[in-house]
Amino acid sequence: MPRITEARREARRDQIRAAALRSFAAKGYQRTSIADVVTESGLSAGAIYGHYADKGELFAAVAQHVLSRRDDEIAAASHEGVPPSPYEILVLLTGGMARDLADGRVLVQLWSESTVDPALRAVVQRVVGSVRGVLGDALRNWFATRPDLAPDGPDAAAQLLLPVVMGLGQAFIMQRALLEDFDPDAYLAAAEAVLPR
Amino acid sequence: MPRITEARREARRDQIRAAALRSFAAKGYQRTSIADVVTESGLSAGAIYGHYADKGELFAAVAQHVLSRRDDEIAAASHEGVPPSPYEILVLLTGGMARDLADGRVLVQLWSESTVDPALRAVVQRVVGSVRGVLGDALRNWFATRPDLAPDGPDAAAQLLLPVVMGLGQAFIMQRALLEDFDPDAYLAAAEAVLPR
DNA sequence: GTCTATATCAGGATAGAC
DNA sequence: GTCTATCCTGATATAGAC
Repeated sequence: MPRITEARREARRDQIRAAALRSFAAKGYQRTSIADVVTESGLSAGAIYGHYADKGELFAAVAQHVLSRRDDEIAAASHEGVPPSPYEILVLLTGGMARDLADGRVLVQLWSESTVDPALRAVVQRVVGSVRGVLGDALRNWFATRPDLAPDGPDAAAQLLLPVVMGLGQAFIMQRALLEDFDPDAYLAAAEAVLPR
Repeated sequence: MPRITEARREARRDQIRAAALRSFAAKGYQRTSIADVVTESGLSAGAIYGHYADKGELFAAVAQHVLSRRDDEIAAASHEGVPPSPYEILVLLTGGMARDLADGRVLVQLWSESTVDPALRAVVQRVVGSVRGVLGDALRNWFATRPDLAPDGPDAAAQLLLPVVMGLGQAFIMQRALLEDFDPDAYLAAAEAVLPR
């Protein structure tokens, strides 16, 4: 198993994945044809199908890649130095998304598609589960420093708050993608006002 | 302009719209063909195109219809009797959605599609704007009864909180549509814990 | 207004050469 | 592994009869 060949293969897959992401972001998953990805990547149809079985698998790879890094960021932040507060965790979450993606359209499309495609649903399910775990961890760490806000213990407090932090993160993505006049600062200010401090 | 004929026409449009909603909910907008709507409605392609110019217009009509009733519910509730609290407003919002739609998949698909289709984007934009107005109104009414929580006046407090209530509503829909193990009660409990009381 | 039947076309996927 | 060329399915929208 020659090492260089393997690396090359991975590089090709990355190249295709990146081109697909750009294409999907521009026109939406359903509307971008393989021909679009061909153009964007500078490769050919044959090359693409040599690396991904079909369009759906390509989207799954894109999704996996985009979503995967959230955990790492949050996990890292919550284990080094002072545990971030729920609000800071939210900022971390949304900031990371904003950095990786010009806008959140691809994510919204992913969610939509996973509503109807079992394979994608599984991907989303898994990644969301993972984010949930990391997020819960981070919240627990913070509540541990604030026992006054966690009468039933940091664990219970974290579990209770979890859906809200997740939800506010998702909604941020959505509103940014959907609303012409979305104001990120106003949104985060509102979140800061309600989240425990 | 004969009155009965006009009513019939409207009834037909409703029939088609309802069939389309069922079809879209089952397979997703993009994947349902006109043939599916034909089957579901018991009519023919010709009949459908006699009432809607194309598939997109049909989806817009469905969307408009599904989204339109939220305002009325909330507006009604916030003007009769005791103004509902932010939490109660959220319950109203999510409860109404849950009642009208078996699941929120069509809404998620609508959001996704509006990411890329200008006509749908306009529909969403308009309806969200309207919901925002009504929601803001309702929040203002409540803050007016709780001046202790609105140091800068009910208006400012309502404006600040608005994005969070909207966001939590949207995220509820999303998570319900996406997550196998979504727990509505836990979600609302979390929301209740953070929203002002 | 509605039906049947179909023209037309886009796009996913593949075959075979290199 | 990649390219070119192409097959073929499936779906939108329409034409024309009733």
